[in-house]
Amino acid sequence: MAKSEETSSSSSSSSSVGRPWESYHTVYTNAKAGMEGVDKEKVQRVVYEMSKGSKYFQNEQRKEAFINHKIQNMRAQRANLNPTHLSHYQSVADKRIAELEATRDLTRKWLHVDMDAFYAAVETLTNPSLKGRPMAVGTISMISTANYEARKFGVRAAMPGFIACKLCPELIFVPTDFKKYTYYSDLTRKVFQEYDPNFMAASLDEAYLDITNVCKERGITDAEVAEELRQNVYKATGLTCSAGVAPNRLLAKVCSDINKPNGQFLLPNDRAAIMTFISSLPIRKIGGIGKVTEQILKDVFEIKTCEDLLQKSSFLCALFSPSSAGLGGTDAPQVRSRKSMSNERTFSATKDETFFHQKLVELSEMLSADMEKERLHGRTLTLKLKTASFEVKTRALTLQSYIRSSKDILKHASKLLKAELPVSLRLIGLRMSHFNEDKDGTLSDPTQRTLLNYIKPGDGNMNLVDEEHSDLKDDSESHCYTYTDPSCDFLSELNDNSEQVVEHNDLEGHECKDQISESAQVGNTVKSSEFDAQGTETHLLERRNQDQLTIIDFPENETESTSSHHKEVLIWLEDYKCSLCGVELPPSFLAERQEHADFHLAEKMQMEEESAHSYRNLPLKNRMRQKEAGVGQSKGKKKPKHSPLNGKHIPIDAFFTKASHNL
DNA sequence: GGGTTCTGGACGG
DNA sequence: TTCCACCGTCCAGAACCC
Repeated sequence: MAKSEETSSSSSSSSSVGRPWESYHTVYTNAKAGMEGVDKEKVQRVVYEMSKGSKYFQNEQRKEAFINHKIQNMRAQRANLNPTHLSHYQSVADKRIAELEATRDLTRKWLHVDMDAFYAAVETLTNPSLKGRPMAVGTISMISTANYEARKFGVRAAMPGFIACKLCPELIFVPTDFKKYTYYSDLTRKVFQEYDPNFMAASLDEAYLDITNVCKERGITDAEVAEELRQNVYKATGLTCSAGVAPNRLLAKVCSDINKPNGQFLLPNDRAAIMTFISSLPIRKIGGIGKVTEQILKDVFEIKTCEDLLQKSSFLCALFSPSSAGLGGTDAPQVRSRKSMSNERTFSATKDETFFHQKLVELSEMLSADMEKERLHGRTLTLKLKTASFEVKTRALTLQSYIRSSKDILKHASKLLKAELPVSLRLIGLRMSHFNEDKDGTLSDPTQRTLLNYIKPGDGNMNLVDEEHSDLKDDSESHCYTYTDPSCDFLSELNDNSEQVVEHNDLEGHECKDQISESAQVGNTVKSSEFDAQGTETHLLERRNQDQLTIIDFPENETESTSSHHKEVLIWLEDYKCSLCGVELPPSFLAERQEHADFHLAEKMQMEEESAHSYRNLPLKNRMRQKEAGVGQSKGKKKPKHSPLNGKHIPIDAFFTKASHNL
């Protein structure tokens, strides 16, 4: 603790020695609507006093030291730039700006609408006794939003409730009720739809509307549209909102914040007016520039406003990855699909592995249910952990096939977690990404191989296995695991039972769950002989047509691989899909089908020849070698990451790229 | 060398 | 006395694979 404070103070100004809170960077003093008159120093002091000494605080100090190191590094790089370098980078920046200018379209009118203290306003609407009293939606741990009465005390979203209590002892807490907020959000969206049927909802309480057409069609100004829309929202919901109108979404969002609450601000579609507007605009107002980036830009380049950003564009080009400077794009929004889905839970820090398992079960079921709702399957599973010291770690696993069932998710999540044990945690989360939407009830196989793949010797074995339900597949994943530690009971249990249910899609595209095989089933368990000691499933289960299950035997272990174990017969399922590996070939591809059958024959012979070797290891030699070399490492796969402090680039262009995404 | 995966981090609501 | 969320997006850099 003393050490971390020392680290922090070494990087802060000497004037903060007697006032240590001044160097404690939080997001809570960032100007937010309704907080203009707040005593920032008092807030900073209270936050510091309430936080210091805690594990959270120590972690913040660690991060702060990291950022300070980064700043020092960049200052050194900046000092090394000579006039020739700068002149070069200036021309690069000028060129980039000219390109953006050329592609800019200032004829559109974007309106950003933002509900005022939305959650708090909805709560007050449904419980008028809260009116005029400082109130926050959230818990003692974390506040989602605060009303304007509470904001006067410095209470704001993302602030822990216990700190908010200190700032405002009369503060009333109201638990979040998303059903209610969704209901009111839907009402507002009905109004938005009247102005732009393709409006873009940014969250429950924010939306972007392209009002160019409605202005033209009705022959009214953008100011009139904004005014009318806000009135209609109020009529429909009883809630107030604020609006901003500008030629692009980034600027519209900045504008909607200017006259909050219950106001609007319009930026003319005129280049000179826009340049004047942004010249004094603090960089922090730009979406994507947060606490850290603001600090870096200020401490390394003395950049505080957008004008500074333009003036120092040569430095930015020199020290950051290719960036753009300007007002951003004016494109119409694209339809964006979901990239990931996650859930996570915080709890009191513990080392209890049974508790971790229970959490994983809950999270797996929640994630599976969420994916089911959106008819998604995913193939990358990420385990998120927050240690007792607030350090966040993620461990990901990309599978060869798409999964959705809670059982599959739990199985893989458990493996990821097991590699981290023992550990003291305060949060566990699961995220699924790399989606394949099964709108028509079918899933494409991301790893489906072409015939050429099969020609490669020794590289086809995995195709013989039902990838979604066999642990053989796991060896072809990016992580390799060995199940040598039976100490973790829940994991052993999982390995024993996780294969009991086969999930698949039926012909109508509905997901079905079948017990593995009635003959193989004893009560609710599968005969243990069907699984080897490592939890490897030795039967391939295939659903044929609607009801018939066919079991195809594979060698139970590497020494028992004899032809007598191979009962498989190649059948073209539904007249196009290979029953052995799933490759799809239409009936007209006679030559290819013959070649494919020959491959399986050759493959079978090869397996027999190689029976003395583990066929599982063949395609994985390199990985396995590496795994062996990394014994004792929890991850055992990658070398420790180099410190990003040494990296040249920082995602500065993220502001611009991100901004244009939001535009 | 290019594509993919993994990891940590910033950011916003 | 203690107590700092949850969910989603995007990015950089390193490692790895082909």
